[in-house]
Amino acid sequence: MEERIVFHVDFDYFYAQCEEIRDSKIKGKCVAVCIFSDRGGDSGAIATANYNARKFGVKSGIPIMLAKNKLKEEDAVFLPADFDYYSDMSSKGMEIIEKYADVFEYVGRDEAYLDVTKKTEADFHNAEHLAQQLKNEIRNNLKLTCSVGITPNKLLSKIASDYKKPDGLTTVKPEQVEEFLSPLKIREIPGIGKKTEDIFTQMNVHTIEELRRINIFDLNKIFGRKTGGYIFNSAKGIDTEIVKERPPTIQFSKIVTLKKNSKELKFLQENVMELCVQLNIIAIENNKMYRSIGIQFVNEDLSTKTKSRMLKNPVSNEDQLKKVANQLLEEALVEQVMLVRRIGVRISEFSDVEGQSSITNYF
DNA sequence: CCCTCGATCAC
DNA sequence: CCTCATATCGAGGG
Repeated sequence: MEERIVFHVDFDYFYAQCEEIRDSKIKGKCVAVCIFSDRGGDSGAIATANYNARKFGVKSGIPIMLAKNKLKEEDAVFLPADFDYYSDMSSKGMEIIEKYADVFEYVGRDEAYLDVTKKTEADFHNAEHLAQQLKNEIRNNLKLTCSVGITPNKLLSKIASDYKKPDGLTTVKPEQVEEFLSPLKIREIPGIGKKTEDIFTQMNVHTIEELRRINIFDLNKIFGRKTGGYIFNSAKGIDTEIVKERPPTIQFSKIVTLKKNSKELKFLQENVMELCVQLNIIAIENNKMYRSIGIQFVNEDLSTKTKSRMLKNPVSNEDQLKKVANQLLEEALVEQVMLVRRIGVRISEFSDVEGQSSITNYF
């Protein structure tokens, strides 16, 4: 049997909505959830904003300073992100959602895919009913609203859940796929971001209908075989990816914004060492050994430099991590001309630690 | 085939 | 004015 019914469930303006739920007094105001960097003051970025704030151009990713400026005339609150609280809300929500699925795929704190083909007997009418029940249960239990896309695949459901927000429910049946996609901006396709959009703008391609007219050879030439094929199929609403449990994470990383821009070895070392400590703890908590270690610079101008090294054998050891990270740091600094704004460390190429006790004890 | 690195996306 | 974390792709060099 070919035909599937897939949900994409997306909690609306999630972090900001969580804050509204915690303190209903701020509902009706502009709410911006902030990630403050270690620089102090208002250095940092907006994680999420509610719809009141979005009306004034405040959205995720923009600098906090800029957001404050945009909202200076408004009744606005700027709250520090409280990820523990959001994770807790997320767990409670996911626990409810999961029950509605034949197959459940957790994507992130605020989104999930559900294959509901069996549950709905592949009937879209049944599916809409099921989705409404899901939304009701989430709202009644958590006071949380979400938007749902109901379509034959993950790609379309992701686009559909975004189509009407907040508190939306959008169904696209197989025979409606073309008319649904045609007028949409290409940016609506997940994976098409700013850069890709710019390229298409130069080619005078703005809507998905226009995108559909580009042949696959040209797409492959511009974007490579994989991405070209992905864009080509996406324009037609074709996506064969199945809903399945996510495989475990394959890398961990930590990055900080430095107190001051610098390229001084000693100062950068101190920061890298601290990141190593934290990362190794994460590795141990997850029972992982790692074989690849990398560092990352984000320069003054926000350009990025990475340097990584594969080890002979996997390790899970703080001193080893520090030693290699430090080597990489020294090597990277040799050719470094710009000052560094942010610095990060990454571990990957995991293997599982067997047994109860940490293997580090044996070295 | 394996490794390194930059780029892109998007949370 | 610019957070933080992860995944993926493609190029280039062994």
